[in-house]
Formats: sequence, C-alpha cells, structure tokens
Amino acid sequence: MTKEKLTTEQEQLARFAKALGHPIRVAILQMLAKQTCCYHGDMSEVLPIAKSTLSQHLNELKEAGLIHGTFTPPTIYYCINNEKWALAKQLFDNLLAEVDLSRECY
Amino acid sequence: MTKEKLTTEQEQLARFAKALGHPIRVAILQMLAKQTCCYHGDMSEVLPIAKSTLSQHLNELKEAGLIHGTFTPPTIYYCINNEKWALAKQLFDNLLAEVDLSRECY
DNA sequence: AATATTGTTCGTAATTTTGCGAATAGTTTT
DNA sequence: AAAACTATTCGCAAAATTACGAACAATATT
Repeated sequence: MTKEKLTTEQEQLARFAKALGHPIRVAILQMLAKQTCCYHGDMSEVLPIAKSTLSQHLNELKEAGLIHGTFTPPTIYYCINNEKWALAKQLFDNLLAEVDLSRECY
Repeated sequence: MTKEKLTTEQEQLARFAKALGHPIRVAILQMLAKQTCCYHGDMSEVLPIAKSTLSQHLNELKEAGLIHGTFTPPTIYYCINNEKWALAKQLFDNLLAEVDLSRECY
C-alpha cells in the first residue's frame, strides 16, 4: 500500500495533453505549426467557433505554455513556444515509445 | 470567411490527448507500458486515489480505445491496445514534428 | 474628437470532469 | 449456502470546460 505521489513529469505531460485535448486547439496548433494564419482574426475566419470562444482556447494554450502572443498593432501575432514545444515532444515521445508493440497481450 | 469543418484526424488526436490529459491516467499508461501492475488492485495500491475513482479513469482510457481489460477471475488484466496506441503515436508524431524549431519567431 | 478595427473580458448557461464512500455484481472458496 | 474477494456502478457534490453574444478596452484612422 505505497501510495506514490505523481511526478512532475507526469503532471507536465498531462498538462500538455489536456491542452491538446480539444479538436479546435489541435487545429490552432496545426495552423501555427505551418506558420499560416497566425493572427486571431485569420483563425477566427477559418474555425467554426465564435471569436470569444477562440480567445478562450488561445488562452488555454497560452496557460499551458505552448504558445505566446505578440502584440503587433492592431493585431496579435500568435506563435508556438519553441522551448515548451520541444519539451512536449520529448515527453510524448518518451511515453509513446515506451510500449513494445510486438509484445504479446492477453 | 470559410468556416472549415474539423477533420476526423483532428478529432481523433484530440480524443487521445484528452485521455492523456490527467496525471493519473498518464501514470496508468506508464505502468501498462512497462507491463507491470496490470491489475486494478495493483494500481489501486500504488496510485493515490480511491478504487472507484481508478475505475473511472480506466474507463476513460477504455472509451478512448487506448486500453482494454480481460477478465481473468478474480481480477481484470488491463493491457494497452497496440493498434490504437500505434495510431496515437503516429498522430502525435505528425503534429509534434510539424514544427521547425529552428525557425524564427516574433 | 469621432469612428473603425481588433481582440479580450463579462455574464450566463449547459455539460463534463473529478472525487469519494456506499452499495452492488460476479467469482471463487470455505 | 455462506463468506471472501475483486472491481464496477450508484448517488452525490464541487469544480472545470465549453460556448455564445454583448459589452469593453486599446489602438489606428478619418
């Protein structure tokens, strides 16, 4: 009965995963990854949600650290946070590679 | 103003990410990945949550398709679903590799 | 100074998530 | 048949998520 505390890595990975856990946010990140449509307005025109809802999703991604916005009047230029993105990549890779897909299963 | 519909891939990736979006579920998957503690009871002893809550988290992972349970009386043997895991790996890899980390950002 | 543009915040509502203990269901053992 | 064991489901509550339109702030243009 050794109740183990969760590790910081597990918390961090879950935090990133949670941020990716909505199709709209996946779409946002894909647009930013392609470096197209980096302005709120551009995304607002493409994504099937209200502007205010988009702001909320962008904020989620900001809070998770995956993106940041730069104010270039009159618009805000959103960009992926390379440092955090690299960390996310590493954590996801670690987890996903941990499974030997050739093993037997019951 | 071309409101695009989200793709099935985006929905699927978000579904997987959402399932990974809780530290307890990350811990569960890591245990299953290592193929240790594959029984509910074993996990229950290690993880700092109630048994009933653990069942809920296992169910989330099952609903997302990432794991499945086999009844081997009197316990249930949980295992990662290799097929879905491979799909998740592919989708995450695709997204995470899409960013050129050496590019400039504003 | 008034107007237009951009994006966030506010107010509200419906739904989902997370958590626990108690009760339940299904097996096996006594 | 009764008792023991394992794991899920139920009932409940608190908190978080998702969504929208209206109102607001900040800046640029007329």
